Amino acid sequence: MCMQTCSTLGSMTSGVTDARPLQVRVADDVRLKIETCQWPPGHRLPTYDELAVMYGCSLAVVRKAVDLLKQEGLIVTAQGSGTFVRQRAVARRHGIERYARSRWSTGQAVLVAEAQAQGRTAGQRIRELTEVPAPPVVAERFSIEAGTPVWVRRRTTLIDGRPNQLADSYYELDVVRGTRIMEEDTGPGGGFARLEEKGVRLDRISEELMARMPSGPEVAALQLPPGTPVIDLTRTTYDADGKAVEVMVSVLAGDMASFCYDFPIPD
Amino acid sequence: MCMQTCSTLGSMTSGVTDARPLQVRVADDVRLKIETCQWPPGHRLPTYDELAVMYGCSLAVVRKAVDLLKQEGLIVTAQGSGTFVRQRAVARRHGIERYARSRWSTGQAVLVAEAQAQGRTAGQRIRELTEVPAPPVVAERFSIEAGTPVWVRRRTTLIDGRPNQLADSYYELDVVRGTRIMEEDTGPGGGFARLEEKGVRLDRISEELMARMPSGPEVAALQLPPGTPVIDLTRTTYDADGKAVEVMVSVLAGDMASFCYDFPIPD
DNA sequence: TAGTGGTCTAGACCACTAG
DNA sequence: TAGTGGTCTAGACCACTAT
Repeated sequence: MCMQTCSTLGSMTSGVTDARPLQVRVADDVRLKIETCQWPPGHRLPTYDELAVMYGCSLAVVRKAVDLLKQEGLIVTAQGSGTFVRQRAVARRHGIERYARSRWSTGQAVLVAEAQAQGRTAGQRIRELTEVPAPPVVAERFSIEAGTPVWVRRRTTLIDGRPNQLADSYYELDVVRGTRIMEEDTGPGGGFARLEEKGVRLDRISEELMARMPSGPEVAALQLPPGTPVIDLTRTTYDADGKAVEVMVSVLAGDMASFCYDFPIPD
Repeated sequence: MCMQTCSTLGSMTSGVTDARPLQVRVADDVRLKIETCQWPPGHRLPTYDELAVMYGCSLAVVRKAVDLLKQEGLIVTAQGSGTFVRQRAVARRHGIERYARSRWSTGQAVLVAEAQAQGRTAGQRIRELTEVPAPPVVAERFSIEAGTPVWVRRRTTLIDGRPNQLADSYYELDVVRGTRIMEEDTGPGGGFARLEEKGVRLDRISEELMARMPSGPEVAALQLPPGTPVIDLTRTTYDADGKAVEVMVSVLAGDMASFCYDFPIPD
C-alpha cells in the first residue's frame, strides 16, 4: 500500500513553536481529505499505526486527532474494525403540521402520524407514570407554585427502532384525573384527543428550543454517536382561554432532528 | 487542604473488568459534584495532580476525564490558572416578534431591535458582498437552477461584542440591483425595508433549524468554548405571491441562542 | 490468530498565569 | 518563580472484529 509521509503540516521538523498543536494539524489534514471527498462517507481511514507513520507522530497524537474529529461528528470508530468517515444520518423534519387537529382528532397520535408521513416507523416506551412536585420550568408555565404536585408521563420515543427523544409531559392533577393520560395507553389520538374529550379546547402551542451537549447518561439513553448535540425542546399547549394545559419537556437526538416553522411576518 | 481518596468509583482496586473505563467513572463523579452544587458554577476544581491523587489514577486519565466534561460544556480550563465549573451563558431568545414590520418599517433593523429589547448591544461586520453561483440549498428555495448567479451578503453579527452568528443572505440579482442591499450599509430598517421600498411586499417567513458540532474554522470564527454546538438556521422570506425573495443561511453559537415559536394548532 | 481500536501508565517538556 | 494546564513520547496490556 502506498504510504507516504505528509509534508503539509507546517513546520513540523523545525523546533519553532509558532505552529498549532500537532494533533490539530493532523485533524485539519484529515478533515480536508474528508471534505474534499478524497475519503468519502463510509471510507475506512488508515489505522492508527499507519496514521502515526504518515504524519510522523506518536500514537497518542493520532488518538487525540481522531478524538477531535469524532467530537465534530465527522468520523466514527469501531473497535477491532477500523475508523470510518461518517454517513450523515438523515434528519427527521419537525414541522408544525404534525400537530394538525385533523389527524389526532381522527385517532392518529402526533408521533405516529408524523413518522408515517415520512416513511418511518414510530414507537414509544413509557418510562414512568407518576405524581411529582412541579419543577420550576413547568410551574412557571402553569403559573403555579414550584413544588405543587403535578402528573408526569415520561416516555422514550423511537424512530425506526432507535431511541430519539426523552419526553416528559406534565399536567395539572385535576386536568388528567380520570383520563387515560394516566394510563400506559392513552388510546386513539393520544393525549391531545383525551383532553378535548374532556372539554378542553386546545388552541395554541409554544415551542422553545436550545442546543447543548448531552450528559453521559443521555448519551447512553439515546444511544448517541460521539459528537452529537441534543435539542432541549419545551412545548407548552394552551387552551382557548390562554391557560397552559400541558408542558412537555424533552431532549432530542440532534442528528435525527430538524425543525421547520412557517409563520406570517408579525405586525 | 482536605484531600482524601474517593472510594466511590466501583471496583477500582480489584482487577475485574466489569466496570466502565476509569476516565468515565472519574468524569461521572466530578459531574455529580457539579450537578449537586458541591462544586458550584465558577468554583475552581482541584488541580490535575490533586485529582490524580484523589482518584488514585494517572495524570493521563484525569486529562481524559476533564476532556469529557469539557466536551459536555460543564467545565472550562484556563492554562496556568486552573479548571473551573462553567457559568452558563444566558442565551438570547429568538422569538418571531423580532420580525415585526412595525419595527423595521420605522427604521430599526431586526438585529438591533431584538438586541435592544433584551438589553444588549448588537453589531455586525460585513465579510463579503459579491455575486456567486447559487449553492444548491439556496437555488432550491428560489426555484432556480443551482449555479445561477445570485447576490450574497456575508456578515458576522455580534452581541455584546462577541461574534454570535455567521449569516449569509442570498438574493436574486434583479431583486437587489440598484438597492443599498448591495452596499455595506443598507440604511434604516435594513434589507427588509429596502425590499419593501422597491415594491416587494414581504409576507411570510420559514425557518429551518438543525444542531450540529462546529468545524475547526467555525470554532475560531465564533470564538466557541469547547463543548458548544452550533445551530444551522436557514430562513426564507416570501412575498405576497409566495415567491422567495431572500434566503439567509446562518450558523449561530449554540450557547447564546434559544428559539421560541408560538403558533395556533393547525387544522 | 492477527490486527484493530481502547485504556492506562510514567514521565519529559512547554506555555501560560499569578504572586 | 512556582504552579497550572497543554503537548508529546514510548510502551504495555485489554477488548473487539475479522478471517
